[in-house]
Amino acid sequence: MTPAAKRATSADVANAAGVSRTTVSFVLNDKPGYSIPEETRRRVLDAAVRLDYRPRASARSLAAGRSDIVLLAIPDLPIGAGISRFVEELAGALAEHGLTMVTHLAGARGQLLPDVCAAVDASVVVGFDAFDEDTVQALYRAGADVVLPPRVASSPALQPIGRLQADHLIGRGHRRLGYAMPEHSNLRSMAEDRLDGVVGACLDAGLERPTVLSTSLEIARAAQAVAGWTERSVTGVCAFNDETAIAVLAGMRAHGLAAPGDLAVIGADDIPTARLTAPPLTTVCFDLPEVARQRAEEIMAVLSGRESSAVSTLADLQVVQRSST
Amino acid sequence: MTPAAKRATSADVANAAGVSRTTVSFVLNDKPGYSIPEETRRRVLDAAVRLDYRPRASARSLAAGRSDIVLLAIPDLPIGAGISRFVEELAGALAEHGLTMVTHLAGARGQLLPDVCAAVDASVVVGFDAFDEDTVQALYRAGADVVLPPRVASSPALQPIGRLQADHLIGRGHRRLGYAMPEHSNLRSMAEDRLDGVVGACLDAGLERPTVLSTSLEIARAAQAVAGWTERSVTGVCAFNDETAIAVLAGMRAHGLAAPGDLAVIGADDIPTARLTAPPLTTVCFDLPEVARQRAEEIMAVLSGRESSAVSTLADLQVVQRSST
DNA sequence: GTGAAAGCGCTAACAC
DNA sequence: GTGTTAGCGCTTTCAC
Repeated sequence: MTPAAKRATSADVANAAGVSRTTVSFVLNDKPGYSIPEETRRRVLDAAVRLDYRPRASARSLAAGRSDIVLLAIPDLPIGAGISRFVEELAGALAEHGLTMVTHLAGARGQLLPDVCAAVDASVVVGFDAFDEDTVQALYRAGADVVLPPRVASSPALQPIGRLQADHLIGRGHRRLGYAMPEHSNLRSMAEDRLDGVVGACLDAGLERPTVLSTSLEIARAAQAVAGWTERSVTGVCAFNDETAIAVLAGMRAHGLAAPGDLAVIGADDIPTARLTAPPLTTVCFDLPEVARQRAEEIMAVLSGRESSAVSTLADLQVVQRSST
Repeated sequence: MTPAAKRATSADVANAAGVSRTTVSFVLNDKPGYSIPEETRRRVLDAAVRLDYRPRASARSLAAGRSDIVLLAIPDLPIGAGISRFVEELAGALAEHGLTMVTHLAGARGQLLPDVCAAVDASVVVGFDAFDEDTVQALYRAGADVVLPPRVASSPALQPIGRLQADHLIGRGHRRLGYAMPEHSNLRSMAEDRLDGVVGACLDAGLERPTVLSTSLEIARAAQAVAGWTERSVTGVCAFNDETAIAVLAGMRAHGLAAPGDLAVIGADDIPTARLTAPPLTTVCFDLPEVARQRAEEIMAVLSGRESSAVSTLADLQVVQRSST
């Protein structure tokens, strides 16, 4: 492997272009208010390219007082692959604004978020899930300029998913609904948010609250839940997400029940394998990339002082109907 | 939100502890060769804690010439959630060595890896998939000290998975095997590696090479592949991974065939929903966290000059048998 | 319009 | 053992 060749510095560029470092800095940063002659500008740009110059991030942020690093904190959740679309999109959108996003997956063994934040010198920390107040404080002390409170995967933001699931079932004649809650504790708050939407839809339709039962991704466990629902004459269940829905389907199979006749099931997130179940899983999907774009806008808004005006919402939320009835 | 409070600097700690910045630096970095009196040491540590002092990463790496950031580059693959276990574990293992790992997901819209590397001032870049030579060069120019060539998800490293799949099927009497290849082009090289293992096992057992057929995660597409295998009297198929295996199962269902009687299927990776199919999917699993730990050791080895001695291997590779026969 | 000079916070020789 | 002193590479105020 090639050892690192000597890296060009701002001074090298200045020399090569026959100007001072100041000028280089101005040109490369498009410093407003300093109209630099096209001629000089070109020379600098040229030299920079020729020398493959890249400002050293540490020097830059040390001098400027802030970096252009955005740290995305992903909590320790069994999240599906869909999330990666979101991550990529968010990174892309931020990149267009000159920000670099990197991700940190929380894990039992890993460092605490504030430590990571400090280590990478992030000036923005974006959370997926809600940060508790202590964490927020710690992040600010760790050097973050802005910490984005939960929006995407939290609180009211997720309710529309549950509401849409329930409305779909209600619209197809179901009067007693169930809700399949994941057992995994880290998924709890997200699930409760989605559940709130289901509850809201039920109440609005004059129905009882849904029968909430937990399940893991074990057939036996799911079968128990299914038994619970059928006992209470539930005819349709909204599952927290597609994986949970697949577990419910498996639980039904264990009882010799078939969807949607014996019990209708609707998932959420539209994971790739949702279409491979028997019967294919009806689910709710939304435009994650679009959510990411909105999110990026929020970040830019906060960064540039304007208060986060637009609150992001789930874009293109809709039911993907796969099995009849 | 609380605006960033003034952050304590090394000088503040020095004042509070009544020593000089040098001493602070030595104490905090456990500089070897400078036995500092326990007394002084304590004072410094105390002051640091009291002031919630954290060295500013940019200043530190600017002065030291290198950061302690490790950038993990994840290629644009539809990777499952299992990967997150690996990522967390790797981050954890590196953290124990004082390194901070962050992740970058390659994406069409995102920045190029070398740009990200430069932006976060990473001194180590770890790849998942193979980096081509140009990228490696670019990474070095972007400031990386070490770029770790592929090991985990590439080349011979993955063959044992395919071999184990095939051996399992062969051991149960199957004489004509099939291989379910994913259509997704980014998965190609990984799949070919696993396939090599299957081919090897077949040849070693004196069997013909497996019938390789591609499929997507669409039932119709999978059904085609299934037809192809049955036509050629294949009785057992090794799938690239569990998702592909699930697709094969769905394709079989479309033909009214049942596993494992009509066609035995074995997946790989042991994703959570593997146990929820009908019948439950037999698959191959391995200890990803352990692989991550080995990987971390390699990184540390390279960083400390010793040449990467141990080549990581798949740990605890084994078949998880779920359906009979 | 461009350059000189003063730091940003930290590390690491080098003296004391 | 501990403090003094240079920088690391860049931004940015302030003269020219």
